[in-house]
Amino acid sequence: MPELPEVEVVRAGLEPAVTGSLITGVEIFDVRSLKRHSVLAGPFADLLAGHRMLAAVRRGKFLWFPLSSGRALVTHLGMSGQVLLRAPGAVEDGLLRIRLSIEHPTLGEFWVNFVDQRIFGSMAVDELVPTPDARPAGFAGATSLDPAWAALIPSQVAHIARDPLDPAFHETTFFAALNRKNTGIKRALLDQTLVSGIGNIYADEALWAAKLHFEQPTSSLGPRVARRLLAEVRLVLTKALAEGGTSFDAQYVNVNGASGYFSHSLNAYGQQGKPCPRCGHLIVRAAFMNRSSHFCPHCQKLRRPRATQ
DNA sequence: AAACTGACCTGCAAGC
DNA sequence: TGCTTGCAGGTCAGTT
Repeated sequence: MPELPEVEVVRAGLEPAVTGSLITGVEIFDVRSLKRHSVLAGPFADLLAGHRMLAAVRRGKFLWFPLSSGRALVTHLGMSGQVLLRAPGAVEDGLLRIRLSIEHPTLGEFWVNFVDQRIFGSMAVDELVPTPDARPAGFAGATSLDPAWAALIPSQVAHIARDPLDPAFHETTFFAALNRKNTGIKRALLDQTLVSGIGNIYADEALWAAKLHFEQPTSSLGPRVARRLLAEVRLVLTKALAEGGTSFDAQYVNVNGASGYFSHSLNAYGQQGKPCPRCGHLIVRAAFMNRSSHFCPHCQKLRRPRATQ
C-alpha cells in the first residue's frame, strides 16, 4: 500500500524519536512479520536490545535504522504496514505484530508499534554493505552529515534502485534500461530494480499526467517522452509528499495515526466511472498484473500499437 | 536472460 | 442477519 510519499512521511515522523534512542525491549507478537529476518543473523530481539538507532533512512519504499552494532533494522510496510509512535502504556493497537520499547536521551520513552493487517510487510536485522557508487544509500533527512553509515545499505535492499527523488538517481541508466526492455511502461515503473518508490497509485497518476497508456512499450518511448514521464513521476511524488501521502482509510497513517490528503488530488487512480479532469471522457479500470490500472481511454491511447493477431 | 505468474495474508464492502 | 465474492497501497520465488 504505502509508496514513496507515504513511507517518507513515516520516516520523517520517526526520525526525531528514534535517532540516538536506545532499544530497551523487543516484543514479537507474530513471527510472520519477521519473514525477511534471516535466522543466520541471530535472534531478532537479541540483535536489537541494548543497541542504539543512529538514524532513519529510506530508499524507495524500504526504511532502515542503522544500529550502533554496525547492523541495521530494516522495515518494509508491504501493503498494509504502519509504524506508530506511542507513549508507553498507551491503549493497544489492533493487529500489532512487533513492538520496540525505546529510550531517547532527551525526549524520553516511546513504544514503536509495527502494525500490519496483511503481514506483507516485515522487520529484520540485516548486515550493511557499501553502495557500489559510494554515494549515500538513501534519504536520511537532517541526520545525514557524512556519518559512517551513510554509504552503507542493508544487503536485502542492495538490489533496489535509487528512487527518482534521490540526488544520486542515475537518469541515463534508467532511460537506457527503458530502451532495452521488452515490456510495458507501467510494468517498468513498478519494477523496483529500475526505479524505486513507485507503486500502483503513483504509476497510474504519472502515466495519466504524461498521457501514456500503461501498456505502451518502453522501447517505443523516445528520449523526450521518457524525460517527460520521469518529470511527471517526480512531480506527483513531490505533491503527494507535500500533502502527507494518500489515505483511503485507516490503513495508511503517519506515525501519529493521522491520514494524508492526496486522495483528494487523484486524477486517475480509483476514479473509474468519473470524468477525466482533462478531457471529460470517463476513466476506465482495466485488469493488470493481478491488480488494476486506471486510465483515460481518450488521452492515454496506445501509440504505435503492436499487431494484435 | 528476461518476462511474467502466483503465493503470501487479513479485513472490508457489496451483493445475495 | 449471515454467507460468499471481489478487492486492496508490494515483493519475491518460481516457471516459462
